[in-house]
Amino acid sequence: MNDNLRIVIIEDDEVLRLGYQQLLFDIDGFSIVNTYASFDLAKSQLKADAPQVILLDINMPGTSGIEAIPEIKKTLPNCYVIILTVFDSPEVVFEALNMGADGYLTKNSSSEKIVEAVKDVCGGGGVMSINIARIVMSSFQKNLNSPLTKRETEILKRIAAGQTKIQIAEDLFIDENTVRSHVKNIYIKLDVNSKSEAIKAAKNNRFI
Amino acid sequence: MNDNLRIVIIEDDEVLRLGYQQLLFDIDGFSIVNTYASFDLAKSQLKADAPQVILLDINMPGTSGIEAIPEIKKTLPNCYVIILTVFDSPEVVFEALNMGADGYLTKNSSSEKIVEAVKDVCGGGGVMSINIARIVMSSFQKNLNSPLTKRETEILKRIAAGQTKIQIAEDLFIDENTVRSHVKNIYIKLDVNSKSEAIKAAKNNRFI
DNA sequence: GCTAAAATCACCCTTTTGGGGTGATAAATC
DNA sequence: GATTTATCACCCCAAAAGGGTGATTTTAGC
Repeated sequence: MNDNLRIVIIEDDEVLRLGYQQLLFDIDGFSIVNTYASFDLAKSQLKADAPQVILLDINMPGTSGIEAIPEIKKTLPNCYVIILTVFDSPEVVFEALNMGADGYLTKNSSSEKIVEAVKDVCGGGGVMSINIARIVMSSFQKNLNSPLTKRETEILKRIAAGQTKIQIAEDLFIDENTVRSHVKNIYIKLDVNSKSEAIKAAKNNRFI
Repeated sequence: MNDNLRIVIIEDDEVLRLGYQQLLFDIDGFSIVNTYASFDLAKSQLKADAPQVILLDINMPGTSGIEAIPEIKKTLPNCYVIILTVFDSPEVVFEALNMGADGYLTKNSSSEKIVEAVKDVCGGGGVMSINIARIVMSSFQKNLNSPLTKRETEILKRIAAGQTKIQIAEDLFIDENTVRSHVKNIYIKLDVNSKSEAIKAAKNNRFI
């Protein structure tokens, strides 16, 4: 028994799995307690392994990495999960972050970056590689070419927040008819004819 | 005239301004075309300076860095803006990213990180330092102690997307009454009695 | 295997909201 | 000076929301 950082690797590609293992094995203070080819294989062992950090692939046979995250967190509430994957579509990244991943690295990350990430994450930090940061950031960037005016955008935001026209009118100190009028214009501009379509269109195009 | 990367620094603290200038001045391929103590001072010169990258402080006398971003983007649509600041509240980060910032670094970033960031951002990417990533990521973390069941969460998500109960029922292949029933339970659990309150409560607590 | 929670569906009821149509006016912006 | 934006008024009706009550069937936890 020592004070080494207990690490588990879950990755279906054997070459990568061995590669990561070797990489981290050489690091002072790290202990690779186990490696698995899938979460389904790891599942029953995790409690005994008691890792402090898990390196997790997304794309695996059986339970996906995304689905695995909440299960891991349930079993080991204090374990940090770092996603290591080639896939980096915005949806997957957000799903992973939503599920509680503590870090997100792409597989082209350098050895030093991975080691650094493991250390950082235990310091209570989040880590993400540059292309992931790019994805996250671009998702925040509003579309600057929105056809909607400021007022229309404001109103659509509130509609998306579930407010009724009356509530919106009260909040903005304008008449309900004014809101109604704005909504009509929004629908025309977005070429839709219902609330849900408008919200969808606006979110897809980052108008709100 | 050479092919160097044209950089402008806008930072009110003289020591930091000179520090950054010196740091980047020594880098091969970088040209510091100008430095300013505020955006208001820089404003009229920017077009002539024609920088490809601007290092921008948030907290400045006069126009804030946040307000400056859209103005910069308007004047120089192809110029990358990297925020360099000590302040890193989530609101400020989101505001900056929303305004179109291409990068966000905190001032404790190492020299190498800053240089790396300037290079990376010109590769079309976003850059953010680790503590910013942390903030961004934590804002994505769902509350794992949600009182809502999976189904309820699914339905509340769809309500927040503006779907009606009927649409939700169709999408989930269940009866409208079932949706209604779930909604009632959601309202009870969240202690609300309307759609907008439910969405608000759920978003505040990151249940969805 | 038992029990509690979750998910499913069926009715009742009334009020609110949504969306379509038409038109007008002041203010801001270009 | 013309266009856009923001404001408000009135018509209509179908759709949706929300409240109440109760029941059945899976699922999941112990």
